[in-house]
Amino acid sequence: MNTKDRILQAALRQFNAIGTGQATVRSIAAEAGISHGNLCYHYKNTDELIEALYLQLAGRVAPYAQMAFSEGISLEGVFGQAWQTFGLLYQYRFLLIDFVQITRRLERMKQNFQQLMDVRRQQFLYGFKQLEEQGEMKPEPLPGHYELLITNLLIVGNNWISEAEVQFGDKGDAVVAHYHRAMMALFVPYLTPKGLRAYQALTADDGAYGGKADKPLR
Amino acid sequence: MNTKDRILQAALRQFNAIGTGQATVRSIAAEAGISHGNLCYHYKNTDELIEALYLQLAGRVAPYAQMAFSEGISLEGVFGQAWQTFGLLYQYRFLLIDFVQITRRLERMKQNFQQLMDVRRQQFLYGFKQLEEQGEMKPEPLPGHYELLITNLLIVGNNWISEAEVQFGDKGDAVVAHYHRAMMALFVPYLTPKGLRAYQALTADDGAYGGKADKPLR
DNA sequence: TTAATTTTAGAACAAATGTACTATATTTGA
DNA sequence: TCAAATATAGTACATTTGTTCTAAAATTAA
Repeated sequence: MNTKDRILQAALRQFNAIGTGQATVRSIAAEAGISHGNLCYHYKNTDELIEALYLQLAGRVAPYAQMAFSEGISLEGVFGQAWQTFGLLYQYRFLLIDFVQITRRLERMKQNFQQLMDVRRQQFLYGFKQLEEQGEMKPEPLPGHYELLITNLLIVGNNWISEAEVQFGDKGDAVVAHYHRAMMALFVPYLTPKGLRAYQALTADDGAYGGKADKPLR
Repeated sequence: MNTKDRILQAALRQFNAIGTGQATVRSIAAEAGISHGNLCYHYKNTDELIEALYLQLAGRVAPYAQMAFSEGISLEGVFGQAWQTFGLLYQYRFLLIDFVQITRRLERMKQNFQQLMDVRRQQFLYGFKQLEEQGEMKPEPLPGHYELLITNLLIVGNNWISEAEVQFGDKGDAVVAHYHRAMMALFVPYLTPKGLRAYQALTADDGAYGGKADKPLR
């Protein structure tokens, strides 16, 4: 593997373990097994590493984000897309945990993210419409209600990892399953009987996303 | 005002403005108009300042937390308690924004917070039962569903400020109203017709928590 | 009043860190 | 093959920061 990749890998491990504020060019270079002079030759400073990893993650999430709310999406599709995305986000969890601090310095990342959230909002709205047409989701109970629901979905989607870090520490897959299950539950009261049957099948003990989520985490 | 209080005030302002990672004993002392030697005489380091402010916040939130889910609570009571708490959290927003980084160093705070979340969870469950008895809330649609809902409520309650910081920056009251409105909407699909009427009265343009939330924030 | 205590400012120092620079070593391409 | 380029290790330096120490100033209490 080439040096740039080894650096990124070491940076990712260390950012996740101790946060972007504690990791330095020297500590990351040590983890990668190279000199810090060499690291700075490839990446001027830690901010460049953060940005590179952000772009890496964005590139890996994009396919799922596209797929998620394409035409004819079903509740099962939403589950699957969220599951894949949750897994990826967890691999790059330092980005979500340190996001505010990072975007205070990297204005470009902040604006990129704001645009991304606007797109997500549209995708959610469109996805809801699709699910309604599939007969899995009901129309919104009050005017403008789905806008508010989406606000909550975005908060949960962006911050479950911070919550997990404080509540459970570094428990890997079990944590991902736990919060995926929780977020998906936000759909329940808006589902039609048909949608609810799909939900119950997916979350059943022998379903694709059931059972394993409920082991005690602490 | 005595020196200790002036220090805490300066620290709070600076933590909120630039984060706990950027503020130093020297910068805070400068903001308070004293020497850093003097600051260290009162508080050994920034961690002691963080802990002092955390305790200050905990003391100010406690009354609302108690009141929130006492016997015979109504939806209106829930709205009011959340409103008060949201306002207080916003004043100490650095704590929520930097919480993961902080608790990595201050194990005691982390454990205190974990216990607090356990209590909150019980309070929510009890509160739901109260609202059901008042005839404002329906029983859970699926077994264990309210546990999952509470997980989401806690994530939103603890992280709306981080989301606000990235999305809107420092917009004060308007931001608080915006996210309060969003979080309260999570109750909607579980409300009885009676509960829904209460909700609509509270969020009406001329209601206690209506209107003002919907000015554009960006 | 005056001695003890508390508070304050500032200096001093070591450790850490970002940044730049230098000198080899390695790889590439003609 | 061999010159040009790229990559690497290590050094050097200025800054920042936490921490400790000293001495002066202010306050307190007898």
